[in-house]
Amino acid sequence: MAKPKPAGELDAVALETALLNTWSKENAFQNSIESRRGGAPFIFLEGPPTANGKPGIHHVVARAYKDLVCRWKTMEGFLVERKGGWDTHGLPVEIEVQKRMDLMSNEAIEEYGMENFNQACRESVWTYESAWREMTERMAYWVDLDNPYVTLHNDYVESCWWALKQMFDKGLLYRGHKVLPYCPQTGTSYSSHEVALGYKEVEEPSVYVKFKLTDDDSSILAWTTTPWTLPGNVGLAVGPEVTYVKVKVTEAAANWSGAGGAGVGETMILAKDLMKEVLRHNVEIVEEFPGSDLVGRSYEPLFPDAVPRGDSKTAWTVLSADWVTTTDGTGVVHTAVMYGEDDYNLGMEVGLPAFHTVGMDGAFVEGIHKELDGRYVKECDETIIELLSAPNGSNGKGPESGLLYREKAYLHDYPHCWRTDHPLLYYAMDSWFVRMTAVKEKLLEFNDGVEWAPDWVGEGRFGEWLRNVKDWAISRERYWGTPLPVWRSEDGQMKCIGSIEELQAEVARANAAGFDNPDCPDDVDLHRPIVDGFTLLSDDGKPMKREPFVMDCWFDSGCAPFAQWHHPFDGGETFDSSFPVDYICEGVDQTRGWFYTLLAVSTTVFDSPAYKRCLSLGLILDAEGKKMSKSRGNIVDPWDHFNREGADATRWYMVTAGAPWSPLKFDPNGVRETYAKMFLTLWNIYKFHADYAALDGFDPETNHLEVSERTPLDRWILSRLATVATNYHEGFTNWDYHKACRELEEFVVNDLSNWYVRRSRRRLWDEAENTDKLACQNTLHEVLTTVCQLIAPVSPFMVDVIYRNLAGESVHQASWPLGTPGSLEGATADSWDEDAAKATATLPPQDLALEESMALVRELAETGRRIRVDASRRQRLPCGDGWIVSGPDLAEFHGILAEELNVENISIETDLDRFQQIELAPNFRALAPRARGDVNSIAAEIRNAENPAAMLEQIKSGSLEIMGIKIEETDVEVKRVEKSGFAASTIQVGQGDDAYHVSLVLDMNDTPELLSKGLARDITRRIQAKRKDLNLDIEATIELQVWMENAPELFQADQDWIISETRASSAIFHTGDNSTSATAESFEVDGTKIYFIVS
RNA sequence: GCGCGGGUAGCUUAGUCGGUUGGAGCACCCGGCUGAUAACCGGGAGGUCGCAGGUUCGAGUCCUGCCUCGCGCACCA
Repeated sequence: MAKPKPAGELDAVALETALLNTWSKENAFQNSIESRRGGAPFIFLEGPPTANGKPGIHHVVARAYKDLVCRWKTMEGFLVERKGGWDTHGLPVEIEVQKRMDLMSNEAIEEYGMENFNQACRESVWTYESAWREMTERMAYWVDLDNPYVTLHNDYVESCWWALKQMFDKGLLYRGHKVLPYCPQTGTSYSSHEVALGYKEVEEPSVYVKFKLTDDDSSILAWTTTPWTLPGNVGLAVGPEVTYVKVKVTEAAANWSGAGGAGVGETMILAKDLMKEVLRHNVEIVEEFPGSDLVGRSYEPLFPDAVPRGDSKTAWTVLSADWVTTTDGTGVVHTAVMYGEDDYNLGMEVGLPAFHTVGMDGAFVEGIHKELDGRYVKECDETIIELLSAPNGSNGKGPESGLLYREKAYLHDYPHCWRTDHPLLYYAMDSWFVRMTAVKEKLLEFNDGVEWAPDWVGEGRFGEWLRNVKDWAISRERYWGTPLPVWRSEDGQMKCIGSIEELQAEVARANAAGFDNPDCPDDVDLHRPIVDGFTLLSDDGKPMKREPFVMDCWFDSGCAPFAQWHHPFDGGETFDSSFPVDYICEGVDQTRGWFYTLLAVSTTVFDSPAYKRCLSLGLILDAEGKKMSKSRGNIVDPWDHFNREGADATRWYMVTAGAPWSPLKFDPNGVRETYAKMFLTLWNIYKFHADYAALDGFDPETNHLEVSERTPLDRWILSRLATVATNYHEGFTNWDYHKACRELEEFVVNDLSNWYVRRSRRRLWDEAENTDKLACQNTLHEVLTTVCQLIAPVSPFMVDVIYRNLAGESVHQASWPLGTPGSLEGATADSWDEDAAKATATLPPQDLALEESMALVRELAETGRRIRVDASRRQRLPCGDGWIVSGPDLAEFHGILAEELNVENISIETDLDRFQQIELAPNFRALAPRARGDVNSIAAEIRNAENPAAMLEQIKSGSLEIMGIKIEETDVEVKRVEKSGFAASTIQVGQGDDAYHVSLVLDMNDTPELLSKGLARDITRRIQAKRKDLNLDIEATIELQVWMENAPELFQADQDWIISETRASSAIFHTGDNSTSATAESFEVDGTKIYFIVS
């Protein structure tokens, strides 16, 4: 404990930056951890950001919630270590570098040199590191950035390799050939969570194509939205159960627009259900049959030279597939094996030829058609439509009207590259997969054990994702990333390398067999192209080359729980005691990202969940409700607020603006409001206390006064503190930080500042030592220090300054006022002895009855002011009498009320009928079940009773019936309201059955004494304002002259009072005017004119 | 299209089990109060509680449909 020093004026930004220096000098962050060294661990895992983009306000939000929980748990006595981390691999980095160096294709990169390119990536990763570090430090996110994990570090990569080998050994890692969304520009395929980032709505031409049967004049109609896949067509799929029809065109279509068409007499086959949707001609149905009847029929290829038949017996025939539906298209699915997942699977099943008509560059390969060869497929739509439309169509074997039946613009969402915005092509390619489908049940089971906030993200969104889990395509045909540690021989022998040591051994073995490998030292760089340079030896002596892929960078971050410790090569104990982690927190956009990959990796590698609690944060929107994004340019710079209102206000605003998981409309004005309301108020409360405490040499230890010896006002604010703190803690426990903080803010502003401090000001003015002043100072000390402790996890700056001055240590070393479960013997992050934890709490005693009484007192004070407004009686003119009618005993607060109401004498009136009458109100809840439809009529009769008192008597005697319903006492509420003609007001306290009514009545009659007092108060008030204008010291004395014109008598006692209140060393009170004096100031009140001179 | 979460005063938001009179804060207007801070107090104005139906004596609250915003999924042919 310390004797407080005066507070000084507030400059939040200066306060915060100065405190940052202090923290840094004191090593405050490390100390806050070290001092809990013996506590139960609470494991936090930092989701690694990429430092190749500038941090925005949305990053501040995420970091605020991470920090909040870590600081809170620390104060609860847990050991909360926080290792920083950086995500440094992957496409975002490569794209950045490619743009900067103008290397927009893989060829360009390889020409430039992979080694140089990767070096550029390695450097680019740190472009904004200092910006991140400065933001992190400035906002006081306490995380260890000096020893972070970095995904490009060899140790980290080695752990990733190890993890992959575990998967490989369990048979969960496999090489496959699958149709994947592929970006020709970046030359890479994407996993489902990356694809999800890039859906865009686009309008594209879709076409209905006639596939001419070889053994019949008819054509089968099929539909596609990707004309570029038509040259690759090798089959048509129909639903075996679906009903198809053969139709004959009976007359030419009117108002035909666009390409294509059909001649009269032409016959076409399609699903019966879709005739109306598809056909634009009048037709007659020639035949009707199930899809199974069509299976096996062969048709003419559209582009005869595009795909070689090979030895396929099923190419260009009708195939059966039960996934074919009639929701759109024609009920016939055009099948191009290499460019659709279903197509590919079907093709493999029935033996269709699997040939690419499109190259990896997104252009048609040579030999498709002379007008298409070498052209980018997305630019060929028109050409293909023209080719098909020509008489006899592109293959010269179609009907005279051509192969195109119709074209139709089609609006749909189509996946685009999340980095380059190019449309993705579904493309069959070699890829590596993690067999997530094999562990689906485990994923679901582990997810069930996670405490999600909000719960619906876990059960709903994430659960949904897991229930539809697909094998994870983890390989990328890229350069900058964790290389896939698999070596493969030409005949398919494979080895997965799980460590540098293993790599060295394999290299040595290969060299012993005569291979000429470069050196593989202990610190070999585990990146491309170094690792590509090693050729290993298969078990049967064949050379093995590394599979030329890098890993999906999400795999890297998914390895964070163990790779951050270089597990299993180092840090074994650290890992064992920190897995699974207790808490992670990121934006909801990480649901399919990090939240998933963490679980995916931990499930496949450790057969364990990765985290126990996950806070999923809502998106940050701008003030308009638009998502903040680089491309929109609406990102709020956190420094705008750090430099204006400070980090405290910014953080508090973010937490109180809404639930953590709801989208936050970031309103810069809201930050300003938070500053003005919460922090300025808090500072002024503190300043009030600290200034007087310093003046008086107050020492909370030696000047301690028991709570029981303090005034009801003191005991009230202490009880309120205990109540609010308890709710606050409960809010924290339930992830309801917003509710907790809103209530605390309400407490600080309303209870503490606007009532307790306002009511207590005069108590500290007394220069002599007295019990009342001590009571107030002790109370302020306790309330302020506790409030600081409660706020500290959310907004750590100002409260630390306050706490240091009042308590002599950092608030970040303080204990949580609701107890320190983490410090208990045998406690864990998940469980502790509740009773023992409660015993460590340091809250003052609660007195709910007192809180209730004070609430009523405050309400009566407000009621009194309302009465005065209604009666046009100014506040400074006292009333002689005030009566409180009915209600609980408030005797101990009559003094406060008299002052607040400016009433000479408050008394209790027990004769209710003197000022009040009753009114009856129907109680619908009781009445409705019996009265049913008549309830409103009955209610009206009760409400409009001419003599409610008489009606109440009738009800009590059981003799009242309305519309055949007997009215019981419980059917009505008795309200007491003031009789008209009195300056009075009635308020209802409480709700429902416990509600009661209290009235306040003020006597509006004037007496000479009251008028004199009122006059004295008005004069004093003006003089005080003048003193303030003149900037006089509080202690300074004045010389005073007053002239009163048309005034009531000012009694001697009131003159004396003016003199003492205004610290006048001399005072002369004249009667009459002084309008001629230039120096006199004047004012008028209730017809009295006053002139005065202060000198 | 499917799923989740929203839509309440000009703005930000609270609203429990359905109960008859929907609360706050900011901004605005009037008044009061102040050795009390970017303050405080009273009053005023401002609401078709997204729209339309339904259930009910009674709906911001429950049900159905629709509109709209955000997010996610899946879009395949």
